[in-house]
Amino acid sequence: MLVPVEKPKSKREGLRRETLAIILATAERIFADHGFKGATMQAIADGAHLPKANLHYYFPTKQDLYRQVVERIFNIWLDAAESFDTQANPEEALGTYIRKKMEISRSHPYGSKVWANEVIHGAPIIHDYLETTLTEWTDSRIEVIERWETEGLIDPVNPRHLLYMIWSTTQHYADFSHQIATLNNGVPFNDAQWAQATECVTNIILKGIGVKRGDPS
Amino acid sequence: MLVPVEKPKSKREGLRRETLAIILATAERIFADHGFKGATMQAIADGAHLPKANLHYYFPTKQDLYRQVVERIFNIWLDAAESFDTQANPEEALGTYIRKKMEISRSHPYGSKVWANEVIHGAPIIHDYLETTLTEWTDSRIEVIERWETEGLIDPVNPRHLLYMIWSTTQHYADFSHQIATLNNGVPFNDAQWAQATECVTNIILKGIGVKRGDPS
DNA sequence: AATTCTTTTGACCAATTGGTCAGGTTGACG
DNA sequence: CGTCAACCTGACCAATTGGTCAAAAGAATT
Repeated sequence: MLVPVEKPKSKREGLRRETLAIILATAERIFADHGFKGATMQAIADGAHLPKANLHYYFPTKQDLYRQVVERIFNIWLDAAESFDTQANPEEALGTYIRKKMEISRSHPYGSKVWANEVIHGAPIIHDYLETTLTEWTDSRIEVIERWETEGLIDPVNPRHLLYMIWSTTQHYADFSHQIATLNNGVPFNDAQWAQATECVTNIILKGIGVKRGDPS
Repeated sequence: MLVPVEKPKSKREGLRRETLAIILATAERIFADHGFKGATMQAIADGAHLPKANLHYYFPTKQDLYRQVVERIFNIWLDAAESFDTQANPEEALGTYIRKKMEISRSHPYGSKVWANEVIHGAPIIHDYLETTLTEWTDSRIEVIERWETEGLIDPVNPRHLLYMIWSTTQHYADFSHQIATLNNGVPFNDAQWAQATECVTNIILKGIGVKRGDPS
């Protein structure tokens, strides 16, 4: 899913990629902080240290830019679930998936917020993604979970709700980071707190679905 | 917290309340669907069947209106936790709280979305609420949870993360309803599906923190 | 060096939108 | 009925903003 980075084959090409990367990173932050309508092309241009007209040269419309920001976090999330395919037992597969989702919440909080925003508003711009890619992705993971159930490796639970719980719980630490920081004496989580949150979430969910754990140390 | 409704003492008073209620309900929906910036006073006025100037008579600024919408869902949530005070054992207290939060996600999806939106964007307008009311509320519930821990009624878990898990999981069904409906063949949950979601969420969380359950039927 | 293609930029425009205001209407009350 | 305050409304305005354009500057290629 994630395209490997290739070497730029000219000075132009290199500069172009750099500019695109700066624009996308800036746009992600601004869209996250202000929403689609609240974000202005001028603010994104300023954040990326470009004239607005130049920004429009790279992304003709605001929607084009927005869509690429949303697609990026979406693909990162999809890739995070490879443990479903590479790990046989639910403890490793789900545990790895949850931990990876928590890492993404920490490393890509803006992307997560943009996605949340988009879905909250009824996914007007990326609705097709939900109907195609996300639906297929979800169905395939559900099959894996159902297999674990029939093998007695986890309790019988509706796999959809298990996925929703993992998504909501992990993304909450990104999307509601402001609220969480406020309840944390006004400061964001430090390394230890992130580690504890990850462990806590993983433990409760795995125990909650009756995963047979290998090493309960 | 929720003020009991009193009888209107005149025709004017009655009409006024009705108008206010219609405006607030409409605004909640429009803010949820389009965000603060994306929602227009014109759209809210149209939805409430009022001229825009009349809307400004009741709510001088967009922010005034928005703030009241956010305060409403906030107070509804705070009230949902009374089971912490009235129920002694964690199974009843937490179970009732989770079920009530799920009910609210179903009955007030727009309010939940507006709140999510606000917090995602850094709570620019209701930040004071987080620092005062929410902080106090959270601290007092944490005390209760810690008591359960010392009494051995639940596993030792960081109470904050337990609360975050309850909040995120229950509100997810409101905030991400569009995504959930899309993954449900494009239709919203029916009664049975809501019941199953509620049961599933309650079971996983309670089991996940090792609640000693009275009747595991 | 000449030519061509890509990139950069300031100035500009049309549409949207939160909010205002003056004047009109309606209910309450003595 | 008359008076006053509350309520309603069309017209209007200033500010913002997504997007355009023509012209200049810079890189690549011959």
